[in-house]
Amino acid sequence: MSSSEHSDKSGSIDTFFEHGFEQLKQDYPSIQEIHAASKDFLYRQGDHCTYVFWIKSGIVKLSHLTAQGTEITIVLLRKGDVIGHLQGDSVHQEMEETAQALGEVSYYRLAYVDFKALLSNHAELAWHVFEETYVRKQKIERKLRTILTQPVEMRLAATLLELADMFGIQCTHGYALEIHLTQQDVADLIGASRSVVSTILNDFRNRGMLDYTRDQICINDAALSDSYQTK
Amino acid sequence: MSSSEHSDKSGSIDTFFEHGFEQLKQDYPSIQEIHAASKDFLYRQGDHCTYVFWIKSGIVKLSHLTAQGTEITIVLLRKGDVIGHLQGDSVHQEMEETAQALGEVSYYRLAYVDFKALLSNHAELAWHVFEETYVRKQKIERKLRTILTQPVEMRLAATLLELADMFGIQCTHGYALEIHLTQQDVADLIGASRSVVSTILNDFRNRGMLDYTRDQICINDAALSDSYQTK
DNA sequence: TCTAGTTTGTTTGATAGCGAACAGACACCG
DNA sequence: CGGTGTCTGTTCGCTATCAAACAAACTAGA
Repeated sequence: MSSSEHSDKSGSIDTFFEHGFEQLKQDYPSIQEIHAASKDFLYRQGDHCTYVFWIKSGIVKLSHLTAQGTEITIVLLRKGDVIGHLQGDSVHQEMEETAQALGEVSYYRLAYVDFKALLSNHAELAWHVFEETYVRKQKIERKLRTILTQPVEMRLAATLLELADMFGIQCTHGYALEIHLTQQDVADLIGASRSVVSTILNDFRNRGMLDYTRDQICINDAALSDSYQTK
Repeated sequence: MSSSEHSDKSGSIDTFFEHGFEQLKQDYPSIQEIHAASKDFLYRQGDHCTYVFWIKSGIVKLSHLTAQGTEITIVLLRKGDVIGHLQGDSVHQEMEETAQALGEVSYYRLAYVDFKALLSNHAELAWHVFEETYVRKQKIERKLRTILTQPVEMRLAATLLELADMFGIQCTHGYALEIHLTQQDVADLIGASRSVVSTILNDFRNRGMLDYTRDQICINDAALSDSYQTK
């Protein structure tokens, strides 16, 4: 896997919005393009949010805070991903997660009704959203599997490789992540405690599989994937 | 939650197939109604399956076998659920899970192309499938959360309640499950070892929260949910 | 420059849960 | 019937992981 620059999965769909935006605004008045600063929330856990969000650029973190106060990062999202209130039938229920901008983010936001209308008028778009949701489901299933079977060390390695693939920019000895993640963030992402992550990261560093400062992680993906084959 | 008889979520959609079936067969020749005996496989992990499956009746287990030989049950599915090859663009890849009939099952099976055509001709249907997928995604996220935060005891209680809601039939002191699940099955379902499940089940039994023989589980949901509130 | 806040590195018990093991039940089949 | 295979109940040692704690390193504001 991996190899390429950021794989541009969304294909021609993202241009869909940009081109006909004025027209769209006519047909679906609730649609807006919004710009969010780093750490802004698109919505929060517990909100009665009735919007649908379509990420245009940047990275969004989907996370959940449990009753015991532990935070779990469900997934990191980027351009082309769709979140928000996607399910209409059951009454307006509370959002289960928080969506927060990680760095600058811009996105389109529209009301659920308009979203539904939009999709029924544009089959290709609907299909795209459907597949996107499906892929995300698969991804979470995979995450569940690794958490249940792999030890933290493995999970960390796998996650780092995935991050490098999604958000890495080529640099001297591999891929540098364009997101700022603290060790705590990483821990939340793989479902482990900060302390273990810290020690393992150090271990990886000593073994030359990556390098990092407090605000950047650089992954030598060749070396790392050599030692931790996921497949 | 819970309370009602098996909640019939699929609404009017299931009649969609039964009524116009001959017509459907004309338009989408690959469609077939198939009956599976208990333990039959709809497809297996690793298959290059290109069909889509629409469960008509019965219960289907989606599971994954890891490299280390541990089995994980992703989810139990029933009437109205859709599985199989749902994602077209990327080349024909291997299925990540195994779908197995738990008891008698009947389902509709159709080729991916026909499935796609069917959905683009029937917006309501497409919408239904979309929401279904979305709900399943949410469900798995919830499962992930519980696994990361709740101890086995909790997870077991929660899962049993959920099972009672989905597959339980009213009986003397609560809900009797209409599926035969061994302790190992239950363990796979909640991601725990058989031994712990066994002891905890006994504990629950002693505390009068359920009862079971080797081929039936009967859940006193009132008592159980009193002690283990999920919400 | 000083100080308060954040992030990292590392140690220290404590423990939940695993895996292996084995005996007793029960179920099915010839 | 008796035998063979599956399922349950329970025990026991082992270890991965966590939570708490604290010092060192760094950051940023005032």
